[in-house]
Amino acid sequence: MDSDGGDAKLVDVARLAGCSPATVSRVLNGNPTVGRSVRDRVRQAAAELGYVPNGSARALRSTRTRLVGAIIPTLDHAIYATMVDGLQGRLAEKDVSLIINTSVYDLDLELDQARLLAERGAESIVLVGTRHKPQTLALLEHKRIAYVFTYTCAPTATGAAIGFDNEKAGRTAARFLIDLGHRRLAMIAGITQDNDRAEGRLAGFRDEVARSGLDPAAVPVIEAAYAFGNGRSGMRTLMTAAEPPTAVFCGSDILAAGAIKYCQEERIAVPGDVSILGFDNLEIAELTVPELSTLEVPARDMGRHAADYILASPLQRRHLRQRELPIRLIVRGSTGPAPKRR
Amino acid sequence: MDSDGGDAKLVDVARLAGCSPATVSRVLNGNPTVGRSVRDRVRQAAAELGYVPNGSARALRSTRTRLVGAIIPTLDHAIYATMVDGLQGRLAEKDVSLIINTSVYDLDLELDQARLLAERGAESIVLVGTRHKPQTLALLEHKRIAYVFTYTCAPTATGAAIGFDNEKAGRTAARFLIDLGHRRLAMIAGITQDNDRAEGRLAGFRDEVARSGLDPAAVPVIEAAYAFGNGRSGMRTLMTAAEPPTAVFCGSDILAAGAIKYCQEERIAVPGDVSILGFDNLEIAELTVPELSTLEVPARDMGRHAADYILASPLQRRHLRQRELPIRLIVRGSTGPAPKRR
DNA sequence: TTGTAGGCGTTATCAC
DNA sequence: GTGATAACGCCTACAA
Repeated sequence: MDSDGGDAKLVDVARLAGCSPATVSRVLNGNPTVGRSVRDRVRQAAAELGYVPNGSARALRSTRTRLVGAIIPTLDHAIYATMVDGLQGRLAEKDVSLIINTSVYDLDLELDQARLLAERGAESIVLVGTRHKPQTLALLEHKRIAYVFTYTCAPTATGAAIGFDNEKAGRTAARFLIDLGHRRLAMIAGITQDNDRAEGRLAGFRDEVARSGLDPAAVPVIEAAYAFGNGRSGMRTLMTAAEPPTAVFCGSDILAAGAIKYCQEERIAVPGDVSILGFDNLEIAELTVPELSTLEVPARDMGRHAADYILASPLQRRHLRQRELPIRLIVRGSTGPAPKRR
Repeated sequence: MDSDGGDAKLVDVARLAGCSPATVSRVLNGNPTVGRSVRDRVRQAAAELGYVPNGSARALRSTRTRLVGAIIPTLDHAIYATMVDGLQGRLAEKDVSLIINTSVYDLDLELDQARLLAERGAESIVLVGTRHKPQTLALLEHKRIAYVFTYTCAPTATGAAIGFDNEKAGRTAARFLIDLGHRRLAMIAGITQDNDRAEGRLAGFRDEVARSGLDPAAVPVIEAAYAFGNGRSGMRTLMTAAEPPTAVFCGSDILAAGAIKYCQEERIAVPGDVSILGFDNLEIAELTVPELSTLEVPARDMGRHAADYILASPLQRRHLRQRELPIRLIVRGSTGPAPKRR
């Protein structure tokens, strides 16, 4: 708190407390073998000098950085932002800092970022999905950095996975719509290239369609980046076709909201003429008119569980390596029985 | 790339390349005084060993960490997530890493986080708003860590500020509604305690009301955390009062969306019976029915400009220290002329 | 153009 | 219980 120099170091604290640097270090690290009176003097001295430990030096010497990295596609999508919020919150409780990087769905960029995180000494890294450059994972293995996949539940030999089964989710969506009597289905999916989550949902959806005796090839699929406007234009494409669908599954609530918007503008009744099913259960799902039926993704929980895995001891980790969180179907107003054939 | 040991160090690279550690260091740091052939050999050797520099050692020796911190209230609100996305994106271009912390609007927690960031060696810190514990700023000054306020444009003696004028925004909102003929105004504001942004908007709103000859004390104000449900319940409180307002300014689009939802449920016409004005211009502003009139906050730009400030040289910084970004009024369907008095 | 040597601030391993 | 002392991996004068 003084206005002296810039930064006091361990030695300065030692000098002021009248003891050796080693002892100061011990006090600061909670080593219980230090006498009460010395400990108090050290604490006092540290406070007086406004001493702040030098993390770099500490990390260099102890090889523990208490630093974790996360590489996510973007923070501009609530589903990732919320996951990170949960992750960071849990890590912060243990004084572990989180460096975050956005890859914009670019796997090459992701590799660069992983390298930088390795350089910074990240002890664990949180990744999204299973699809990554082999070199990225090789790097992490090589540097013995623990990694966790989220939004998926298929771990690799050395990595962990905390999330849900995207294929199963896709199947659940199809099943739900088919059970409502729909036969002309369609999907507005995310971009599936380099994105195993979007791909999984689509695959599961098609799979269940086929299992029901329908022709998956006859299911129109539009791929588009997760943006409101894309949901709207995607829906236009679908609904202006010769045989418009009676039910549309969207790979994200954002797309679904755009789809609903289009219907509203065109006075297409939802769910009277067409049912719309979303994915994520974002806050916006309650904002649309009608409210959006959707599949709930446990974003925050994924972040928290990922943090738990990271904070766990190597032994505990074995049990936490794979975790499939439930996805819930939430039925609101945007889905209903298939309209009677005209 | 080899399966050897764990991590090669500078010396190992030097040995393999047949030169001294100093030369390797020079190559890695882009020092041009190294001969082409040696440089190539070093690069080759580094790649072969899968060498990754140790950031801690580097930071310790050079006192440059290339680390920046950000402390924001939460990532669960798009307005902050987007700002951080912009900030991170710009910093990453220069290989600067961002550690993020969420304070949940708690200034004590913020101080702890600032301390941890100082320990980690953050060279700059991005904060939200002007209201902070004196100790927080004292710490940053003491450790000579540059800091930037966002969402405000009033810098301190040594800090920078990049954002907009919340009071002016509040005045703009009031002016707009009054000009539409409204006389019975109300506001659903964010929690103003420890939040200068929410407070500023409210103060500006009241100020303009008074300036127009209306009684600011007669303007009902409800404070609530930024959540959809709070907008709804706040609106209920306002509209079930003896003299319901004909125009409501909400401190965030989230609150406004909830307010619109309430009206829709109660068949209160928007803007026929009551106009609703939001704040932020989130994506959801286009989702409500009717679409939301709102004040646009340049979230992403704030992040980017903050990054520019941080990346600038001390000289350039002088010119970037204060930056007031424009807030735009976006008129959509949720606002209209005041209804005729019955 | 390249090599040598010392130290950045801390912690771990010894002694006492 | 506490104090010397030697690294941790890298950068940077300075020397050659």
